[in-house]
Amino acid sequence: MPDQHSTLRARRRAQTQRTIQAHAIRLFSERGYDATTMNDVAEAAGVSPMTVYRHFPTKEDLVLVDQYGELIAERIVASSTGQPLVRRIGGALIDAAAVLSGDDVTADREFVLVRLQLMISTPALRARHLDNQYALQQAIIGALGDDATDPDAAFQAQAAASACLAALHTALVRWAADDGRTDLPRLIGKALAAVFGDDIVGPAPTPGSPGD
Amino acid sequence: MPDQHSTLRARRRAQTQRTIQAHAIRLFSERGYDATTMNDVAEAAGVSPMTVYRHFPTKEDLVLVDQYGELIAERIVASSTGQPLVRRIGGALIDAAAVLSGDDVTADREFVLVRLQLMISTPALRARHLDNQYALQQAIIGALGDDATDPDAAFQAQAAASACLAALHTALVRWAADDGRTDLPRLIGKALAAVFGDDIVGPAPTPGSPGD
DNA sequence: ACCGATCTGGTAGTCACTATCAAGGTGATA
DNA sequence: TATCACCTTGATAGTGACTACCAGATCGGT
Repeated sequence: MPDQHSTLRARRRAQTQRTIQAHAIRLFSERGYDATTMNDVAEAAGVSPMTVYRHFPTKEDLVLVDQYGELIAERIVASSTGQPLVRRIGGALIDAAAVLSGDDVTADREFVLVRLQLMISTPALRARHLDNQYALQQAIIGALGDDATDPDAAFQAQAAASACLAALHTALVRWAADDGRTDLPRLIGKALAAVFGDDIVGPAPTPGSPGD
Repeated sequence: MPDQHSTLRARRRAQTQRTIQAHAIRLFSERGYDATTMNDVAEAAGVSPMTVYRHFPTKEDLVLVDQYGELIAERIVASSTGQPLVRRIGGALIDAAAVLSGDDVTADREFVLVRLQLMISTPALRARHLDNQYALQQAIIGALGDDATDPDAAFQAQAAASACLAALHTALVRWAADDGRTDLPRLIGKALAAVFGDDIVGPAPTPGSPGD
């Protein structure tokens, strides 16, 4: 089973998937998440309820699509093992956010923002999102590689990763509250600095920005 | 409406509440959370399904009872405002855990442990628990008091609180994995030290414990 | 043109959860 | 002690998310 058929069937599948999700996000933003039923989404997208469930197993999945998990994991694997854990993880988070903030995907940025705001304001979505972050934490631990042998080092890695993701979440909430006006990578850097101290995150990524 | 009637009616209410929860936790542990229906819980507890919903609005509430939130908030309010944020929050978390680890409630400890293990292993419960921790974070921010005016200080407070709770969660997971054999307050201290450095948590709370 | 695989739709069912209404015991008052 | 208000419980019906199970329709390559 090849991964990217790029055949007509696969393209139509991706298309309906995007259509369903777009209508869902729109309805959720307009009427509210709980006030919108799966049937509403199906009807708006012009498909049957079954098709919605085929593409998105749960209602929450209509909003939560974790597309940055493996990107972050890749960055961590690529980072030099000599650095402290917090710098490796934090750097990967900032880099991944920089990819999102890249000027080529300004159309997506609005979409990500709306979804994030939905996620933060809806309890069910917020809970699932936090659990996804917890899963991401485990992926990060796996990407760090070696430390699995010593239980004490593993514990420290878990603590470091969870704290980094907590900082990320804080930055995301602030970013959403500012309607995405702030620069997300810098916001993540500030959150990391607020947690771990300015010295451990500051000196490396940005060469010259002493003011702020 | 007085808070503690201590009348027969209130006592019976608390009793049935305990009974329902005890049977629920037992069934969840035996058959699994998803494989146990609310009707099963009601039948095991000898009440009608309606009564279960009266006492526990959602199925998740049968496991998740946040009884340490206000305890932590109290400690934070009582802490001296001169200390750094991380020390105030971390100290409150350790103190609250010390209350739990007190030798007078060894019977409860097993109950807390089983619930925690259920919480960690069941996705739905884990998600709700993480969201409860997020709510606790907001309560902590409120308990810190003043910093609401300056948005930058508020952001730093959010970051610090989220990181502290992340460390707490890491400690709780480890504690549950060890079946509660480890000393929880010390475990929280180690997690906080792993995140913020040994100097910021170590010197203050325990006068003499240099080994470990 | 054929056949296998995939995508889609419909039906019926389970389960969490929410009204709404009726009946019982409990608590305080006359 | 008798009465009344209230609280707790129970039963019924309904909504909505989600999951089988089955039947067409369409696309893929041979």
